[in-house]
Amino acid sequence: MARKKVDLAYISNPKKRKEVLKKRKNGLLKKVDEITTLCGIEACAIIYSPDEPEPQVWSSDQGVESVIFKFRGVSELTRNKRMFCQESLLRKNIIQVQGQLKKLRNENRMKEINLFMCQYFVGGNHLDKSNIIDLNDITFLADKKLEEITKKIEMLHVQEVTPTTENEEKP
Amino acid sequence: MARKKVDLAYISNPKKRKEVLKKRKNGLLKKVDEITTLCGIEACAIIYSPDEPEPQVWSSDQGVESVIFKFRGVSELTRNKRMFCQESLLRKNIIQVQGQLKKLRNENRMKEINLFMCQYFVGGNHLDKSNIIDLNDITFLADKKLEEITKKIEMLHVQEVTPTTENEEKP
DNA sequence: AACTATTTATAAGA
DNA sequence: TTCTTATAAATAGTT
Repeated sequence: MARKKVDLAYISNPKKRKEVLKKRKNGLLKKVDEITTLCGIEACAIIYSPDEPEPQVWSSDQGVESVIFKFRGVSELTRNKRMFCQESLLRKNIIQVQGQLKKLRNENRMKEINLFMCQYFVGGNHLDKSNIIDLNDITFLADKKLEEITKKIEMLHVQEVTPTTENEEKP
Repeated sequence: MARKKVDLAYISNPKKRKEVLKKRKNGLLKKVDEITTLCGIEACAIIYSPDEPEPQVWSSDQGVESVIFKFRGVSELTRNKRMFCQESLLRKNIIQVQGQLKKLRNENRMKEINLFMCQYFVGGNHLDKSNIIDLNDITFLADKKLEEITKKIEMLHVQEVTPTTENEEKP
């Protein structure tokens, strides 16, 4: 959750995945510890790491822990299919909306830069230091604008070389 | 963990404690959800709230859950509760993201209008008919700008009428 | 493993 | 209660 917004999906790179697991496991256990201390409740977290032979447990209740170890092999086969369907639907929805969000953020950024440049020209070409626009972004936009201008010039040039005489009426 | 460094001790105020539990429980379950998704592992968290008759569980593994519930003498019907828990988390997520989306759309709109006005001044004050900006929006922004300007004038006026003589040293 | 730039979580306050 | 905001804490990518 830093340097980049976390992409909430399975991390395919094994090394990275392991790293993230290690970090987040620590964070999670710390949070469990905190909630039990602050609120005076019983809580526990169980994490089945692929590399560890046994699940890692943090629990304020020793009893729960031992029970989990004893019955680890037991699995409940019954699934509520309707629930599952609904869940996957919801997940899909989230992904979609987050996609929109990402796109919109980008658009927003571009508008911001555009506005910044515009204000630069209006305001007598002085850069406001308080503005947090990234110069790389400006360069990107400037390049794009330049491209547009070049294209327009080319088009005008072509029109000049081959004027549309076929549309003129003969006197 | 904000506005003040958290004091890692039992919160004696019951109202506050309950509030913190509610907030942190949500955070914890979210973290469990994230770690299972990101790392493709099984994990679970169990919280025994004092007010709830049954422990609240989030688990990616039905097996673990059923073991715990059996041990605690809780009926199998609670399974639905877990599902509900997970589902409501997802729903909450969607609502949140859609809220962000709405806010961003609005910001985006404002930037667009701002940019439009800016370009209007740069481009020799002629309105480009191809632009699809709603005139009502422009009016709205213009009004807001005018308000700002009026305020600034007022402030300047006040400063002029009552100069800060109290800070001047007597000769 | 230690470091930071950022994101996320959350304690207060409205 | 929910929303906002300022700040603390977690953590993704880097070294």
